[in-house]
Amino acid sequence: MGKALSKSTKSRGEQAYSLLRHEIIRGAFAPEQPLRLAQLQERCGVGFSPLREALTRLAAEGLVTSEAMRGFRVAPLSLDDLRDTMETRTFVETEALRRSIMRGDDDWEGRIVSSLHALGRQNERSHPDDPDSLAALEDRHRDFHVALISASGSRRLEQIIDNLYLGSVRYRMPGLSNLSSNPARDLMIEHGAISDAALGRDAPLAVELLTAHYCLTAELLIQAHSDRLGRAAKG
Amino acid sequence: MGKALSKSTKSRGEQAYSLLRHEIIRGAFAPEQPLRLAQLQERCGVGFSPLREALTRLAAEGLVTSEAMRGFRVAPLSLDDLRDTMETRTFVETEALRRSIMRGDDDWEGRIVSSLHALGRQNERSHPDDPDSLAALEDRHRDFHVALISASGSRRLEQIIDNLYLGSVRYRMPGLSNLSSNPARDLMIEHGAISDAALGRDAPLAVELLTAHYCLTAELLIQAHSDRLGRAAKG
DNA sequence: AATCAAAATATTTTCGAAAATTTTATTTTA
DNA sequence: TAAAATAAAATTTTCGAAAATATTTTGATT
Repeated sequence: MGKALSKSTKSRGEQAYSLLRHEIIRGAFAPEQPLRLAQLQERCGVGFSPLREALTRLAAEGLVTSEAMRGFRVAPLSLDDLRDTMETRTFVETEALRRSIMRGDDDWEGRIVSSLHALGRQNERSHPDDPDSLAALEDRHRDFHVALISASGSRRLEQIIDNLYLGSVRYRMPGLSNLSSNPARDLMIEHGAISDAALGRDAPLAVELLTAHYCLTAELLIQAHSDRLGRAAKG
Repeated sequence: MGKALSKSTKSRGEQAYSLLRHEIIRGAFAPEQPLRLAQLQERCGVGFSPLREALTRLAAEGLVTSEAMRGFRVAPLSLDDLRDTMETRTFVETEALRRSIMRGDDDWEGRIVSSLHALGRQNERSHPDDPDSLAALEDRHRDFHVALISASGSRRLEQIIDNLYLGSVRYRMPGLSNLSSNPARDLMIEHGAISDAALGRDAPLAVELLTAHYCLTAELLIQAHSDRLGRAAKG
């Protein structure tokens, strides 16, 4: 059974897509920076066609922009977009949370408990100086929020939430204010409280806590981002 | 000034994208039908690369599905998806309508009045036997609903609404029950009432009317689609 | 006949050269 | 010198042949 390993063979196009997606999220490219095919070809080790496919897909997802005959660029970041994205996220996720609390079964509760546990463990393990551990923490954080709304019963809401998360994640990656390192904030307590309210089927409380959680995150991100803009303008 | 015409030069890839998008929406292909590159190449008159880009983009938008090494298919239709899409649409659009009623200025009112007028005119002109006129009516209908929520101030909500519309439009195109030909329904009256409530800044009423409008549409579409499924199972 | 392996066919996917277009550099003109 | 015109370079976009992978057909074996 030699070749059994290569079961889930990612095509070259998908490899390029995953790689570029990661790099953009990690802030390896500056916003609005042109993405030249020749450079990316070298970086990704694939030809033009799969590269363009990957970029087309990223453009449809909002991570890059494209202009006919002028190629692709990294999508811009802006305070307006940040605010809009976080507001919309709150609006949609609270609805999905309400529905999940109505409809969630034992499996849903299990997903919440286990993802919260995994988040806690990674939180102990993570160190502000280790980018890999912070990326892992970000993933566990994401998993928890996905689990919370995973019983909404609406594929559409899930897709929308997925895309809004993608729209927001870039704003905290660029080594910006490490959100978890804010002294006035204990993220594990916030998450624990949301989890308790959800498992206790207290929808109004859960929604209120989740809203507060996102509002606080939004404020910190907005603060960090305008600081950044201020520095860029001066320095 | 000879070559001034070719200002907005659509690349071949975009041409293919527009064409396929239209054809899929019009129901020219059956749901889940495989989209073979060779056939499409002939139909669209473009090579592999731009075709694959177009299909990749359509996949990201949800109009087609793609499986690695097995190509692309027309996205499936289902009762569940129809219900989910219409519910989510109502949820998101009513919020965008509320915000527009709060923030709308004279331009917003102008867009509503003029798009409602254009919708009425096209409605007089349209005939159930003329597919082109029905397509035009569908476009005016869409324009009106876009105008209604065009002052929400949220780019994200607009994008979501755009995509949800795309997800729903296929369900009424396939010569299915012509929605406007339902005797118990006067669409122009429904639209007029929504417009009046919005312009009168009566948010609760406008939201209620818009919700009723979409619920009725959803019921008729669900009815038509399950009839269709029933016929397909028997015949 | 049913099952499996192997060859043959069909299809997707990738590559890199060629064509089309934009951008930059250079020259010309007023 | 500034603006316009032209040439050169850089870049995107497209094409079609070649490679990789899936599917069907054929033939051998039990």
